Amino acid sequence: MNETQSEAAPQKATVTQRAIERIKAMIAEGRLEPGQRLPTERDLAAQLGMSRSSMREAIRALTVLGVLEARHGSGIYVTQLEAGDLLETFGVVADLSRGPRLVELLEVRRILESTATALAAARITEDQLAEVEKHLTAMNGTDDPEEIIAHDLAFHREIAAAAGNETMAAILEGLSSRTFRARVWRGYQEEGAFARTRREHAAIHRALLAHDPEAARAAAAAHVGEVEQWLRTQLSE
Amino acid sequence: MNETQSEAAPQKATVTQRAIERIKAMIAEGRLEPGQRLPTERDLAAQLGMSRSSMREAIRALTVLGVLEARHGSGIYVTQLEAGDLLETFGVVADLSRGPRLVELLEVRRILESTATALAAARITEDQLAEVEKHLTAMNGTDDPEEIIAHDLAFHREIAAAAGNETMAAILEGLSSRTFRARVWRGYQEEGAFARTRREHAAIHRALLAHDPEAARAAAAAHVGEVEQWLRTQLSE
DNA sequence: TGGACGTAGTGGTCCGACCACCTGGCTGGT
DNA sequence: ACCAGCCAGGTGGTCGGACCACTACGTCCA
Repeated sequence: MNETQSEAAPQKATVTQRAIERIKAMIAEGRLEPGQRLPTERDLAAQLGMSRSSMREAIRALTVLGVLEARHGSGIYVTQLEAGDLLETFGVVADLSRGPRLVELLEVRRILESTATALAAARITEDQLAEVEKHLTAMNGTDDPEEIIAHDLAFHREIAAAAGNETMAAILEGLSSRTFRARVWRGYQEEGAFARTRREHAAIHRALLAHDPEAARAAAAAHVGEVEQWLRTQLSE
Repeated sequence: MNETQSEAAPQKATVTQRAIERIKAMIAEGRLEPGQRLPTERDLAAQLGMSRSSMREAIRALTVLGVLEARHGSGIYVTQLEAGDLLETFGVVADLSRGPRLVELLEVRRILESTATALAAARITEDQLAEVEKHLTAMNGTDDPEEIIAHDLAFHREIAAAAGNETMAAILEGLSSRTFRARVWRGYQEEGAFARTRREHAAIHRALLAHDPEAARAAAAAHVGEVEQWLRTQLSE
């Protein structure tokens, strides 16, 4: 339709790449709202003058990025574009990182997690606090490593949610993806670090209960910092 | 080849999704090293028992995620899997976010940027400091908004690099993507905020020069916080 | 010896067909 | 008049094949 004001470099090498940019632009400009349904693959391909195959690759890419959602038999829709949708790919980074980068990721997590926990201490409600405690006791009441990790994840997730910044919570979620944590914890727990983890979690909970942001920040930073230091020494061997 | 130990839930709905998981797994398990070349699309499709079309969609998705790199006429290669490669998609989040989420993103940036600047104050070398100063003076010596934004970006990028955490630098890079910053600054600068920005940048530079982490942290937090507050009031209207 | 050429092989694009699934309307009964 | 069930059209998902654009590398000629 409006091919008038084409950008400086519209020829993004491949046809598919161009399609990705075009669709992204439509969303950025507000021509496509969250939740809205797109034309069919066949129509979209025709509109941009390309084959359905190339258009499908573009759609698939945007689907993986969490921008679009394809429902078999129904159509293609724009996601709600919430932090969780778009930052899901963040988990891929954690899963594929190793060595020194794992330490860097933990460093980022330490910074964000300590701040999030501090914010949570100031803002957390009674209901949210109860939820946190639920996972805390559940974590201490089992020996199954899988279950412990699951409750540990939920423990920190509830805290991040209570901080009131969905974007931050989504990033932390990615930095704590299941496979990422499982890899690190395998060795960490072998050194009898479980008792220490319990103490650290208790300290965090205490700070939340007292609505003490500074104590919460310190406790969370120490908690993540412990794992970080352990991993650092592991790598230097 | 080894179809023996198939995972618990290998049927990820679509064939393409399965291919994505398989390739990701190969990399995570170390069967594919960074920089290594993959089999051809045709061979890969045959190995996983699917059509080339479906395999291409999987490859395209991983390409967009920064995990793979396709070179026309040559082959498909695993990227170096560095922070910059994988976190490039982070910019998409910033570009497609608006309203309250923009404030959340700035909040995350404030937290990370202040810490990064503090780290930089402690670690920055003479050469890096000279580079920072170069962009600082260049920024103050022009009236072209485009150029100002470019040097502002470079200013913060150099600082993030001096902090010594590539992952953090890559995230901050995404949080400061060109389009993101351009959108916010358009209105911000109209209110004569340029003089204030200059002062804040000077304060950051002074802290770096003095190798004073705490001063650097405060200056950076205030700098980002100003924009954050401005955006917050904009939204409440 | 070295550069130009050519060729085999790779990713990029397109097409057409068919399958799997969802949706909404129609049909038939109550 | 109502509702349950069926059914057909439309949609995304998959497939196979063909051709193009480009690269890499070996070959041949000057």
